[in-house]
Amino acid sequence: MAQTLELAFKYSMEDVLSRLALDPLNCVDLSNQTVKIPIDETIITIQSIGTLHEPKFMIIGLETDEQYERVLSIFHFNRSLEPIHQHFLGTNLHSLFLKFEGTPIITDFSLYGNIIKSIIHQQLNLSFAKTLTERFVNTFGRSKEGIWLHPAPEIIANLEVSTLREMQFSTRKAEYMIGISKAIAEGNLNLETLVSQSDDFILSELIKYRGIGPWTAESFLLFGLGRENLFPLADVGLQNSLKQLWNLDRKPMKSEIAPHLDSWSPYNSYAALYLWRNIE
DNA sequence: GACCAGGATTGCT
DNA sequence: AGCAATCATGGT
Repeated sequence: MAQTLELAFKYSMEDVLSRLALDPLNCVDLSNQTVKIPIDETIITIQSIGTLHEPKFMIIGLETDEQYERVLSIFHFNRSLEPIHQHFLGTNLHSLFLKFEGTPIITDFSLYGNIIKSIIHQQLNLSFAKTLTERFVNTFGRSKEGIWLHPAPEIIANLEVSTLREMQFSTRKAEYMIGISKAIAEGNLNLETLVSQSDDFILSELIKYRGIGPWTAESFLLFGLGRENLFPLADVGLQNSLKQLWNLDRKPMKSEIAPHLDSWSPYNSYAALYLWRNIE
């Protein structure tokens, strides 16, 4: 079953696809402006057949209304970017929002995958983190219609630290990943039910677990749930982006960034996204 | 061969 | 409460 969708606000699918293509686990075809994504057990294809000013899409493979709603939510098709764009034109980030106009927050397809990915990315350069993520999914996940899916938490919960260690994960990362997978597998932690809670509640809940600090919890809110008002001050990528934007000879301290958050609020997540985008 | 990377924890003052 | 050491290893 296929259907078309037109948006009434500027939306850059070109930017979305090139950003998704940075992750080798995603199934992006830039020449056909297409991406395939897993929604539970169903593979959905989204094809861009419009432009920035007149965004239009073919959505192929839908089986239920719930899947359609998930697609709208993941790709930010269901809420306009216009108020956000207007908001930032009145801030010190206006040049970035002109440069990347129509760039939405895309949420990850799997909440568990989001946590795993964040733990892998902690303190590692992007390219090595990418290698580890790919190795992890290829080893423990499964492939469906050419798409690699994250393994079930139960599989990781039963691994030995040494198994991950052999795959060049640090002992600590291995402990973190197995620990959080156990909590999920045993039912102590249910990521899906956190969706209805406030940002602060989710932060405090996730940080209880070993291996999840402020950066990982904020990343879950931002890229897992698509919450709009997060700015991970601990992120070196954001620090480096601001260093470049503000022409500093060093990375800005958290105390130098914090005063700007009020002017970017309630859309701090977009400030972060556009800053990341500017140094990719 | 340092030093840094989409940090977090532990152990010390 | 706050700082330093520690972690593994690829990239620069």
